[in-house]
Amino acid sequence: MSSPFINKVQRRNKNLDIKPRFLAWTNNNKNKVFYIMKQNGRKSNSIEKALKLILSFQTHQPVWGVRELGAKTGFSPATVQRILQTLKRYGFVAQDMDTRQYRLGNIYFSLLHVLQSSLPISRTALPFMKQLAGSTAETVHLNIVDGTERICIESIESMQTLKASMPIGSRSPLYAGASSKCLLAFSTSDFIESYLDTITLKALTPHTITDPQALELELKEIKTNGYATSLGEHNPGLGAISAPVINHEGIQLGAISLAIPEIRYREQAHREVCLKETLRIVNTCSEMMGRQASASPNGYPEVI
Amino acid sequence: MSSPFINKVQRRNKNLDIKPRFLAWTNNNKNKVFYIMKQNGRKSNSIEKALKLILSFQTHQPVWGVRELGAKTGFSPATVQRILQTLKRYGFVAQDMDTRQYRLGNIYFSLLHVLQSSLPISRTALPFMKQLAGSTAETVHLNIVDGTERICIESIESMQTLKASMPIGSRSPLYAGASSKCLLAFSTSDFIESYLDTITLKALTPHTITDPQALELELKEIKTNGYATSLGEHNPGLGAISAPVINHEGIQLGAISLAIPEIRYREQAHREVCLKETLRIVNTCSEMMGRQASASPNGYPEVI
DNA sequence: GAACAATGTTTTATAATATGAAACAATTTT
DNA sequence: AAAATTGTTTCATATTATAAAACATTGTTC
Repeated sequence: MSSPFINKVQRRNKNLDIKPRFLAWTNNNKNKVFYIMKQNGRKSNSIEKALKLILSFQTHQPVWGVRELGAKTGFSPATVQRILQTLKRYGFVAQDMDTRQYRLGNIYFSLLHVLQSSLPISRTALPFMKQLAGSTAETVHLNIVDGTERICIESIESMQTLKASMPIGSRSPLYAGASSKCLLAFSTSDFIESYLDTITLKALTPHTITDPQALELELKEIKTNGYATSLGEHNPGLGAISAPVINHEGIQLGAISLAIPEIRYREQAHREVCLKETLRIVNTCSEMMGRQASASPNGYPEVI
Repeated sequence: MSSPFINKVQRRNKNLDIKPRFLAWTNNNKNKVFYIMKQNGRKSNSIEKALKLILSFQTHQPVWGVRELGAKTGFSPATVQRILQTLKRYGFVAQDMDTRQYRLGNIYFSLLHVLQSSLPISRTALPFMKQLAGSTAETVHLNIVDGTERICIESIESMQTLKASMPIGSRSPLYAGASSKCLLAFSTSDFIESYLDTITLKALTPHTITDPQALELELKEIKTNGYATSLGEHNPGLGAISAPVINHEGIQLGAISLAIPEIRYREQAHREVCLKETLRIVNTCSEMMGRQASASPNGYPEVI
């Protein structure tokens, strides 16, 4: 059996950023390990604990030790250990054989596959997105609303050397960027209203719209035009064009977008081609989703 | 509030395929709803129940009702209901507002993003895979070993009309197909031995290798050649070329593969170009992983 | 239109299980 | 050589998960 220990270099890379509050879980009493007391009122049941542990794995720290994770979440090492072993048994986390530390398990590759099959728009839109990628040579991505955020659920990256990256799972608030604004503009008026009431517009870049009235005006324009554009509202140097996929009931299912580096976005001819092609693809896709709903009751399109 | 009911058409689409065993969970006694008694010996704790519920959502049935899922898993509707509500609160499942039924939540898009960041090979290989996609115009995919299966963790689909599809999350046993055989051939000899001892070779297509000795011989050839090929071993009509990415310690990190429709795979000139390009890319990628391991201690490559 | 049957959901007494402190074994650091 | 840190296991106890029944709502049947 291998060692449960990690070396000095690895340990140095860990900056917990945890303020000492209560001494806990060390065998000696010379205050070195601390944990943060749970602050949100509700006590977690065991399933919630397991889910919180899963959600602790993030891009900036994808690997955790047991005690370290206990310190972060406020659960005892014994509890963290037991839950992680259960999660490991089902593939939700994996354990490094050498360091004995944990990372997310490979099950999420499979679950993504299932998830995409339960979102009909993903299947329907993909072939059209490929057409769009072919005719514009830019990064094409598909977005949906998730709570108060945009989330990218499909992405075809441009083959060019200078290209925009838009990985699956990337998120942004609904007020910044063409895709976000497009999703918001074509939501129900109830949703827009409650969104604008609750949200505060933080500037993510110098070009983010921060004036609520300017945003409201822009949303109306987007709805009139049938598409949204942006330049550097969410990512500096990144331009975008986005248009909605609408089903037969007039409900927005998602937005297909192009992410274009500023240098090419500023070429008017290229921008016009991109816009024209995007609108053509989105209209075809909307027609597919419209037809499908009446023709096939189980939610999948009948391919002709 | 919307209705907890689903319509006739939707209900007709459900074929539970459950054999009656014990009558349960219906308010009248006219035996219509049944459930399967848990058969595997170990009793589940609540977290295991939650994970089993998550894993019940599959491609062939991505949407479930509470009682239906209770019948499938052997848990009472009250339990299923409570767990699903917890999972919903954290985004692990989502509930359709109209039908009140459940599907997987959008959290998995984000978790995939995190997972890919904890597998350095994914980041390193992607740009090289794009080069390969450009020079061969075929579908390129990246695979790793997960338990006793191959799993696809990155995929760049060909732009051609006739192309092979290989979605992220798709799996196959380690004895069928070029990618699988390549992963197996370059595993440790201990792993190969125990794998060959435990597994039975089922024919997935007429071309699947079912003779253990033939497989063993093929694995040795693959290790000698440095690459694997296959035609229709896992999917009829699908050819493939696969080669391993190896780090500085000689450990295999994954396999980069081309999936090629049979009609193009049979063209010798094209096949040779594909093979040559694959080997070139894989070698560059292995060099990257080798350099990275000694240069950067935190597991990410230093980009030049 | 009336009776019936199916659905998601809530309640509640009870049985089952999750919990944290302490100890353990292995290893690195001092 | 001693101290400190790690993942892991044990165990009495207190918390929590459980299933049956009931509820509210809607689809189906005759």
